[in-house]
Amino acid sequence: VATIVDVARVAGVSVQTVSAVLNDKAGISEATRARVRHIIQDLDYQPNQLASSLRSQRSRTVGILVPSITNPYWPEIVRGAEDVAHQAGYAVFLCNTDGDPDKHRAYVRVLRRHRVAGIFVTDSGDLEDLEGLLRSGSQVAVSGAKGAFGSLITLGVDDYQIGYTATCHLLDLGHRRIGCIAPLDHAGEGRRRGYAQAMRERGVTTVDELLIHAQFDIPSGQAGARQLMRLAWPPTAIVAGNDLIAIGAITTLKALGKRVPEDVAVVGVDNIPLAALYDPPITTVAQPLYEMGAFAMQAILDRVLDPALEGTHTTFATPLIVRRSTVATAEEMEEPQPGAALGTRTPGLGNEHQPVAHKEVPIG
Amino acid sequence: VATIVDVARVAGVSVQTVSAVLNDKAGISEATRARVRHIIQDLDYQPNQLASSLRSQRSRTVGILVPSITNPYWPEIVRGAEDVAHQAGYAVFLCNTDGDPDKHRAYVRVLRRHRVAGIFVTDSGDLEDLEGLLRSGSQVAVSGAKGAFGSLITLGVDDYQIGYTATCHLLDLGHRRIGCIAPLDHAGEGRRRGYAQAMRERGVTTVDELLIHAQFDIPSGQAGARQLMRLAWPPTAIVAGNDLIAIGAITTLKALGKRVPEDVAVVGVDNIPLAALYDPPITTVAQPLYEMGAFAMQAILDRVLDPALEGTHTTFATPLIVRRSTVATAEEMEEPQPGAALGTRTPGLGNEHQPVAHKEVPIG
DNA sequence: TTGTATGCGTTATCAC
DNA sequence: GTGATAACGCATACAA
Repeated sequence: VATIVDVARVAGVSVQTVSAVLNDKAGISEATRARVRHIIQDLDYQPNQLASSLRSQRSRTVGILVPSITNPYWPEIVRGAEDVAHQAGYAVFLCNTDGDPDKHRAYVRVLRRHRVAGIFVTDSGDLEDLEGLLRSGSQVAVSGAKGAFGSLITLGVDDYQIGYTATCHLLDLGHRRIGCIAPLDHAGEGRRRGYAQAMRERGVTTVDELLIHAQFDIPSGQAGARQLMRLAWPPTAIVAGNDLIAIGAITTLKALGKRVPEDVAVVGVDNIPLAALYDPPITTVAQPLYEMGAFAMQAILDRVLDPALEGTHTTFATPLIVRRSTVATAEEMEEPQPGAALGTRTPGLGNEHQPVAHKEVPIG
Repeated sequence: VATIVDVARVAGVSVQTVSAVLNDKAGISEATRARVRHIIQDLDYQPNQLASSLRSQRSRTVGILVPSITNPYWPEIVRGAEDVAHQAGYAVFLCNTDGDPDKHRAYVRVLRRHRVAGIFVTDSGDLEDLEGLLRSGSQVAVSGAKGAFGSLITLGVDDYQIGYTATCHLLDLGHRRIGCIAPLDHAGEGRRRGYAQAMRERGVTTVDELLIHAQFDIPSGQAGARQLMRLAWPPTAIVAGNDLIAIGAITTLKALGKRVPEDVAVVGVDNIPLAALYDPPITTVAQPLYEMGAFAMQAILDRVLDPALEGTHTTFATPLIVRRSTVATAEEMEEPQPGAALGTRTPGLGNEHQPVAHKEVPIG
């Protein structure tokens, strides 16, 4: 493998000259510049990023921590973040923690060793692990963080609004007896509060037996729906904590012989890919997942590139897109469907790039 | 940020001693070892992987190239590869190429600069790009490669067998007029050959109008199904090139008022997550996606760690799991469903870890 | 405009 | 067992 010294020797110049050419710095004659470039091509030389990073103290890498990339909620977000990082010349380390604090810690350690410029944590774990990262000079963005401290970037999803929106939708449809399946964690709690508030505003009394505790996964949705349908007076509609819960609930409802949404309506949250193509299409309070990832990474890189932002506390407020999926008619199907070209940004799935409210708040 | 020198100074020993402790090398008294470890904890010292890699010429990083992580085919594979890499102490760079040769090239360049120990390419692009990687000392595993050369690791999916299996399933159900929607690329061609062979063996004549060219995506499935249903004599069953095509075909069939599978049966390929929970559940020829990723990465790391394997040509033959999804009955739903806990390895989705046929072929 | 020297934080090769 | 020293490949300050 060729080094910068080899290039310099073959080109008959000094390493400084080669380095200047590589980094597009001024002060090199066009002739030498061209000659050096040619030699570089010739030797198939690729600068050693490790050496470069070590010397310049900039690693040009970032990390992303997700519970698991196999959960369909994350790929869109990761893709958004990766696109932005790549654009800026940063390579992305992907880490799957399974929500396990130990794995979380292990990955944070690895990323610190690699001296990542920043890290996007979607799996907040212990916030104290992140303090080490911040001290070591990395920028950190957290989604769904319970607290905020230091110069942390937080990605805020308005869980309350989500629950409120979903519930209002069902109330608007005339439902009065509405169940809610959601976790007890921070996100689930917010959604549940929104649900309760919407019910209260419309003068509908909420009953404890209609509130099911769950995980953000399919089995929880199945178990939850089952439990609700066993009630003496079962609900005619269900607010699911997310799309996976909705999918689980729907499969169970159908297995129990209920028609969806005629007998029981279900509304989910997130709008993960394929949700719109499910049968029946899952009505869902959509979030701009791609954009969330993109903006988190952008915030990280902004701070990496502009140290002036250091010490400010950044929060993103993600807008909600209320998306009511419908079965496409034969006519509409002449056109590519929403969510069709999975893997590319498709207008209509709500994942095309769009501006997001962005607040910079100086730390008091 | 503390360095090894700081640790050595505080501990009152030399850097060599600290290094030895870090790398668990012999020749250090237990007392010093303990003291050094304590200081490391105390200073919150993390070795600089960049410096370590530069000096030792081992980067402890690998790269994975996928068209897009948002395509539900890839997350399982990536997860498998990442698990294996992490286990071995390697961090994973994730790259989304969108199948664009330029992006592909750009990413390969970036990974070379980072001196990755290996790279898993699922998006073969130009094989010549990979030669540079091989020359620069990286191990390369390719899935779905058209050719094989040098000491390349190839991940073989038996496309012919897939098409054959899918078609036989439909023939067994009594169908005779069977359409096929598949791409013209390498994978699609193989599946199509399997389809043709199965038809031939059963004495069913294949008609050109039943063969639809497509992409491996949902819109293609929609367009393809549409085209098939417009025929004077439409098929009663469809072999879809993959699950996305199957999903597209099913949505269109339903929009056209056809019942699935009563009027038209559809069989897909791959068994991506959620496919089994679709309505109707998508009957699919399943591949062990997680294992494919895991074995590719294992092969890469095997070669990195054991140079003796260098110069051998490795091929994986992935076994097929014929999976006929059915609607779960109420009784079965007491148990977590197949594919339920997305994001964890769940027995029943066919993604639990299992041995895979593994051939080592010395290069002639 | 170009060349030279020094250091980034580690590991490896020597002596002690 | 332990300590000094060179080298990994590059970037930067400074001299020419």
